[in-house]
Amino acid sequence: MIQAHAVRLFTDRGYEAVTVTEVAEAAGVSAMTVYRHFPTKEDLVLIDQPARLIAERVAASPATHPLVRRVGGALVEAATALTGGDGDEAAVNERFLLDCLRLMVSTPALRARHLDSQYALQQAIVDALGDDATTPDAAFRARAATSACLAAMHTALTRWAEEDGQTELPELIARALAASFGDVAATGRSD
Amino acid sequence: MIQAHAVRLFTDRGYEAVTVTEVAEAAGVSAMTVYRHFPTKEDLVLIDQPARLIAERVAASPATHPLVRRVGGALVEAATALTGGDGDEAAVNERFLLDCLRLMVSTPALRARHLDSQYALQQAIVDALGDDATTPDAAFRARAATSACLAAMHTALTRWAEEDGQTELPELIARALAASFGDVAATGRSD
DNA sequence: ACCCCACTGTTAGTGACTAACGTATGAGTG
DNA sequence: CACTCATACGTTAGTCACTAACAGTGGGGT
Repeated sequence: MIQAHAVRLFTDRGYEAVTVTEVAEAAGVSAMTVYRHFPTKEDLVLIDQPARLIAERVAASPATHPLVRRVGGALVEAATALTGGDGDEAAVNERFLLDCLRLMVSTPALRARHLDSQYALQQAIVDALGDDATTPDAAFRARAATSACLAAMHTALTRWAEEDGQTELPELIARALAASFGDVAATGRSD
Repeated sequence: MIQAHAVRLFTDRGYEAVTVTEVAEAAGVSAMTVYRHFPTKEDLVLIDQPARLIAERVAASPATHPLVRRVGGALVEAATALTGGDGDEAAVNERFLLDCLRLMVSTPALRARHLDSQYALQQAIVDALGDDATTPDAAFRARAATSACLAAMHTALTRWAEEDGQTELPELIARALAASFGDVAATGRSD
């Protein structure tokens, strides 16, 4: 609820032009209460990426496939699972997600934080790759491939927000991956 | 000079544990003077990426090559041109650059800002790609490929700082690109 | 009726950052 | 040498994000 008021105010008047106190007043609570639920002002907009979900799909992918295909496929599958919500409340959630994304893309501070949160996601994915990260050299390759996949996904997220969710998100991610790695990594299903 | 004092203090006691006032005192100036030369505390550590240099090499790359090869090649060439400094002062610069990088990797706030500055670099590179970004769809593919290349380079920079500059930076970047895109994009020279 | 506990509010304080204003140093010109 | 002007530096006061310590309030179980 606090978050909804915050995103609305930020969208209307700009992120930096709105103080936390104003968000608190709009939500009918004290500023301290806001900080108790959201550690920083930025967390009012940031969306927690489903690291668990993605990591599981990475771990479940066949280890024989190239790295970018394992990670890219997991990203497409996770996006499919998330945006594939049915009808009613899912649409509201998607509107809210798009609002947050637009703020993240247009506000430097939020953009920076979001990119850094992808850095944490990268760690989780590299761990999920497991056997491919034993030697320092293999870990380096795993990190490189993973960060490249996440960068492509970020581009897809940006485009998704720009065109207001017209194209399905999994398709955009697949196209971003294809543009970066060729068609080899774009095939999400791998069974 | 202010920057040198700042990086030394940050490395010794941690970025957040050092106030801007302390940096100013160590440098023998006022806090206001620090802010006049560095807009934010983070700018004391951030290194300006040579966007001009990279963009020129991207623009000069043959348009027939795949996107990731054009961008990746330009990144390797730019790194070669930069770290290829000769002997005396270049070594000091490289030590300083490594200190800054270590701080950037280990401090969340700096890491976030650095990732966002790569976002600006991405814009410059996409513009330099020129003809490949006329239609919205081509621009999307260009952004995806560019961001993936930059993410791979960031992984190489991180590794470079971790192993204290043992391996040559251009080679690390080439290996990160190869791990992501296959050997097609790793060939830096293209003449 | 009692206590416990999670949630909330108040106050005071730190630190990054800005704005407005006054001061000195150093180069160029008469 | 005096004058001037630009550039850099310092001081003060203020805003805002964020933290710590302490106090109040409401409902749930015994």
